[in-house]
Amino acid sequence: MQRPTIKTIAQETGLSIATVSKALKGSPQVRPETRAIIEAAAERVGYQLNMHGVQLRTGKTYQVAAIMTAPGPKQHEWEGVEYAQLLSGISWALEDSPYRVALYAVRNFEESLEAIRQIVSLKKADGIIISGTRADDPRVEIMQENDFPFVTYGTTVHNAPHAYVDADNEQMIRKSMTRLIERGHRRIALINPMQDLSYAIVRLNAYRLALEAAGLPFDPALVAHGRLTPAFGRESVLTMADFTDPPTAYICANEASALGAFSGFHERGLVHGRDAVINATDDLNVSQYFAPPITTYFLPIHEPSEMLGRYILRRMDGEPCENLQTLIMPKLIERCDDRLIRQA
Amino acid sequence: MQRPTIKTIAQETGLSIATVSKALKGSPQVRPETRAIIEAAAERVGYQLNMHGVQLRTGKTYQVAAIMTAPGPKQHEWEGVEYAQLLSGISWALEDSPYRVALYAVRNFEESLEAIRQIVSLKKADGIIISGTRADDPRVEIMQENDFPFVTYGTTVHNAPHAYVDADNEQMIRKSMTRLIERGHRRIALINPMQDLSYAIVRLNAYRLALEAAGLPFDPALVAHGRLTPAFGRESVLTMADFTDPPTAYICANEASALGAFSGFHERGLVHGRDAVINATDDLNVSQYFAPPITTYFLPIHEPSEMLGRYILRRMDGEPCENLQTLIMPKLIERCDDRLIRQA
DNA sequence: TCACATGATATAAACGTTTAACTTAGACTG
DNA sequence: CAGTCTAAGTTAAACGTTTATATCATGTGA
Repeated sequence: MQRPTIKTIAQETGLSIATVSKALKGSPQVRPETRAIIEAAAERVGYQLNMHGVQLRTGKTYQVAAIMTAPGPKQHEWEGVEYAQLLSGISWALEDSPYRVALYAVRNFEESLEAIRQIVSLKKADGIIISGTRADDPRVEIMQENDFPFVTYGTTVHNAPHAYVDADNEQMIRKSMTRLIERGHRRIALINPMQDLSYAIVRLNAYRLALEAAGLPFDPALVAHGRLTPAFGRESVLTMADFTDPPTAYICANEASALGAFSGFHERGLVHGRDAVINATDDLNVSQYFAPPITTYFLPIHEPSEMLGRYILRRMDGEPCENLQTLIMPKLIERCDDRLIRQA
Repeated sequence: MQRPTIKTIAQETGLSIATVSKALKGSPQVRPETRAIIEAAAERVGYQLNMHGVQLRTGKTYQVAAIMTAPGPKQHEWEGVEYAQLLSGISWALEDSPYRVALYAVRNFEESLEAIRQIVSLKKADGIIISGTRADDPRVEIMQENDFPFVTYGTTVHNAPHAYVDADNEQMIRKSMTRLIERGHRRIALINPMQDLSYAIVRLNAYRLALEAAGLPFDPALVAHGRLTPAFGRESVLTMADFTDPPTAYICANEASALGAFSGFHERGLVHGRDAVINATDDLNVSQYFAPPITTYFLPIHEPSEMLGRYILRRMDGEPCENLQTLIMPKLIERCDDRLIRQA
């Protein structure tokens, strides 16, 4: 038996396929009684809309492209782990819609730019979700120029307004800094993401302002920018711990780098809480299992993820992007006192 | 300007659309010179195949469904991190093909079963990739009954032969056990995945055989089955460390549970290398940053991932599944001696 | 009673491709 | 030279929808 189409239903009911089509999508042009008949027939024959027909006719793809910039195959470092959660959140948010998530895994920024060009010009999707936004992001520009619906995970600095979801990095760093300074820290290291990423800039600014507000000097040597892998966290600690005036606190941008920082502590024989402390933002619930557990800002990642999904739906529906901008403030989890207990 | 179609090229060259179509897909029915003309015209007008037309006509979707069983939104545990790498590997393998990855995030086994039923019956994809196989997996059965191409990440025990990629769990456990027993361990704990997963069974069997071969007794209390989260690793250690005759070695199925085991050590005041040691399989390069780094079997996850992608392509191409079965043997990385240094 | 509006349905074309079936000119065969 | 074959095209239909336009009762107003 062939899969039933609207034609099947038309024959079944003696109506035309046009009427069937209209009835099934709830057009007011068809009488309620007729609709009931059609719906009954559809149910009876087990009709399911064939998307290929719709896609060809309407030009809509019913696909949301999720661009995932993942480390290259030779790159064995533990990175991009949050993507699994991000993707599933998006997928769930689209669950009750006709849209599906089409995954575009790319190796680097240039490839993501190229992927977006393709998707936009060949209309391979109806909407796009990207992450890892830059201060001035050409991908955002392309999509805006083409009026293509999109949502970013992460803000931009220089681009025109657009839909986004992000953690409130400014507030996180400000509060982290205040808290550490209150606890007596004067030399605080900032383990920051890649320099060109938008949130690296936001965080650095917040860091400098916090220092200024406390009357502390800014030492560029205490700021490290890099890919947020454990290797990077480790290297940063190994370097900074050798300074004549080493930091007594490290604010790591994620748990991967925090784990690496611990590894650096271990290597140098530093004891957490005695020689220095580690804090982290963007906690995904790994750091509570560190030994010792550290103070973090916890981001329940399913929240921004599902929001990305809901926002892209609304954006594709034509909602202005001003309504689709959210900064989520992660929750402070104090697992450590973070005051140094120095031996006399 | 409208996007060019084969019709555009037909007008441009004065040939019929049938000839254009055949030429572009390399049919031998068209003369090389004609093909050249058509290809030149296609190039000139910037022609790109419209998949919607192809899909409607041929019934092929050019989608590979990747089923990702991810933890629920309320489930904050660190789990399923390997999916990001798995998905990008698959995506890369499909890069030069017309196929794309369609993501189906589901919350549990039942949902994955339902998703597969849908995909198979409504032909929402041309191939499926699943993971987390069970010993007797109904999803595999459904796909086999319907002659639907698929590849599994993980083997099955009771199902008919099918295409799969997996780590060689049997060998990993056997060698791990031999190595630990050689180093004097007599009470070895097995931190195993969920009981119904195929590889849990493979591992348990290998574990028992290794004990038997060494003339050691099997103690069911030293085997824990559960979702491979840090919480599970931690709980397992907390429980087993309180035994009157506690284990001196833990073999954790992944790094998440190994991290949790460390957390348990910290809680109970156990010192790694003195009181007990932790080993892990399925290393994703996190454990080298543990303090101390532990001995693992390292699985460069991009290998099986890309293999999954290549295999599904070949399977959809009709290749018999017997050619598409691979067990990958991860590489032992000895970061620790793992002999206990007990104080006298 | 006629002209006309209205509501409900039907007709037909279109989206871009593939492919079965047909045409035609020339080469080959006996 | 008639008949047959072949190579290289063409024609036309089909995939399953949506939607602009046409049709046609029926009801309305003068």
